[in-house]
Amino acid sequence: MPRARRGAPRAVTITDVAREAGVSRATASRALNDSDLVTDATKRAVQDAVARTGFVMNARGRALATGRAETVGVLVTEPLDELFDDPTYGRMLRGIAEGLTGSGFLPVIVQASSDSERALALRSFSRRSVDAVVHLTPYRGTDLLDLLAGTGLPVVLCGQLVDSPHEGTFSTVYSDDVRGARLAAQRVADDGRSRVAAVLGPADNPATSDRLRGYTEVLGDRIDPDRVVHTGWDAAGGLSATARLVERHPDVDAILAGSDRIALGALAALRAAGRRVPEDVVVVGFDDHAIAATASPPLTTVAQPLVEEGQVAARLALDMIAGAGPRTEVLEMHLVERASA
Amino acid sequence: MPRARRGAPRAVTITDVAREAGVSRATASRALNDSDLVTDATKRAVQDAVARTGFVMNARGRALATGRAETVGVLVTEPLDELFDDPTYGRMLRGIAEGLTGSGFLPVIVQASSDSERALALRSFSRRSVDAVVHLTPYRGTDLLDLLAGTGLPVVLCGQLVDSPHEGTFSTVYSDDVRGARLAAQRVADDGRSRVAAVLGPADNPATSDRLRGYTEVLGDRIDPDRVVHTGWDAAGGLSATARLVERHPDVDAILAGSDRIALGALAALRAAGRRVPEDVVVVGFDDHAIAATASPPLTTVAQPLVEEGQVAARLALDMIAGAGPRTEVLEMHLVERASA
DNA sequence: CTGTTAGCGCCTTCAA
DNA sequence: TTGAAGGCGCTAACAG
Repeated sequence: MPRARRGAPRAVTITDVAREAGVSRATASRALNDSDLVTDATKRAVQDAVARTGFVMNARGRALATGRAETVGVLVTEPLDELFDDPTYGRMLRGIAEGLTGSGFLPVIVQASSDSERALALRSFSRRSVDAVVHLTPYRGTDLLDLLAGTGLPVVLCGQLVDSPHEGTFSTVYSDDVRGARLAAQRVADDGRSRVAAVLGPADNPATSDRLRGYTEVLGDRIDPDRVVHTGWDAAGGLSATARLVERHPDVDAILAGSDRIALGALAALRAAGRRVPEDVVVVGFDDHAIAATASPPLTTVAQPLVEEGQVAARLALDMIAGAGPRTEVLEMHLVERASA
Repeated sequence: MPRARRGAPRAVTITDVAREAGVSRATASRALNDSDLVTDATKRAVQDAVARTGFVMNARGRALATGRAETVGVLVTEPLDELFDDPTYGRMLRGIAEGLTGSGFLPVIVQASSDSERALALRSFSRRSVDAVVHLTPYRGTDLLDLLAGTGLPVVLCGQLVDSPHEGTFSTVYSDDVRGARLAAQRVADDGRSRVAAVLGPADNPATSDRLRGYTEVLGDRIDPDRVVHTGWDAAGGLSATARLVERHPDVDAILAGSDRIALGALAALRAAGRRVPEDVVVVGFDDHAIAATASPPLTTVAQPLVEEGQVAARLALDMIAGAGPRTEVLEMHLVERASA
């Protein structure tokens, strides 16, 4: 069986190291894993043998023997163009990487935007190529969640689902939109504003309804249902929606935006309508997107602890790998105060 | 050895399937891999057994036996959160995924921005967790390339390196910046412009010098060295550089921009200076970024075949896995004509 | 503390 | 066309 081709000269295995060090394979293995059943002298001997032979542990053999791949799959269902487009995911990924450091587990990003990619990803998971899955975008495609459950792997969801299905199956981490919205509303209330409008994202989005709930909890009838409008998440939506709003309700003195991009559009519309921010109208965004800091005026906004969310997701995954049951962790948002409110 | 915990009831293995189907494990294995040494009847029997038992192939056992993980690592050294507003990588990744479909190999993205992440990624590669590596951003960190070479894995570089080190070791795929630049220059020349300026990216970037070379090859002395300026890749750089340029050289009638974002800045500067595009000054961008189509006027620009680059990278990786030697593939850019030139 | 022995789950010669 | 046997590289239970 001439497997080796093109001068790949049969890899050095632990057997070679053991022979070179004059110990058994078991001892070599123990030394390599820094077991305290092994003399320091022996460990050194094995290390020397490793250096001399150029041995590198083979992950496949190890995975088979231990029953662990020592990887955590990070499932991304958004098209990657958007992943790279939206710093949200980047920051969560950083958190995941940070949360995994020192554990010996490697985060492995698996893209699954198309159906075929999704099938491949799931097959790979079912085959136990990873030890756990962190699902970054669990909103879309609830059938995917069922399929994930079917793999029997530990799964961590990043984001709150409407009525928490799979509650006892998956771990979940999310930031509390309701409480975040309360922070925004409180800021506006403290400022003495009483003719508040909300320009929100799509109505069918769970984050949208949570945010609206938070607003109304704090503001009561200072926020008029007539002045609650829905639009797309982006600046264009915020612009047109706000333009219509100020036309219909010229006395509006505060705008709570469903996202920072919406808020940017709102700022533009207010400027066009001759309103000063924050003197005439205060604006509070949501997300603490990079554009919030450079907006003019700089945007007061509600920040999600995205990096921390990633860290917590990593920890939840590791805990489940270690045998712990599923858990739900809720993180707090906080208000970032800038000039717009 | 009570490995199973929390009701994980010992996974179904090929042995179970074989027993259930009344064949040997060898036959079951052959049937599962659709070998033509197996009767259709037997295959069906095995398939039935699979369905009844719920068997899923274990990737670790298979990887150990075959010597393949059936994954291709995609190395990303840019911090993911700095990549926003750069869809380049997303499109290449899509190409890689497409190029891998049907091969049975799964692309696995490994982020390695920090040093520690890099070390982890390399360790994972050395341990043969993947069968090949596609390096998306080989410009930064040449030492990384040496380390990659050290793994002995097939490696594909996406992008041209200055004087092609590792030429006989790595495969490479890139688009020809020089020829792409010639296309842009030719467009300007065909338009009869003869007082051409170039607003390029950073001078130390290889793409920058290649593009400048292409421009001058075509335009000769119609492009004045005094009118070749360097700035950052973004719109702000393009704006200020172009503003200074038109002030010093009011007769400029064409601007070749080093990127679309630079071009956008140039458009703004020209507008501010009261120049009409394309009547007074034509502008040609580079990259065919999404913003090029929506610019005003829409931007004529040079497009890299990014998706195709990814596809080719995937093919190169698969070929090397199959034993082929390293190869270099150069793709052609093309001109996307819009209103700005 | 170390060696022996027996797998982990799958594939692949070699015989039949 | 199938089965038996051995091995991929590593770890873990059990003696010593």
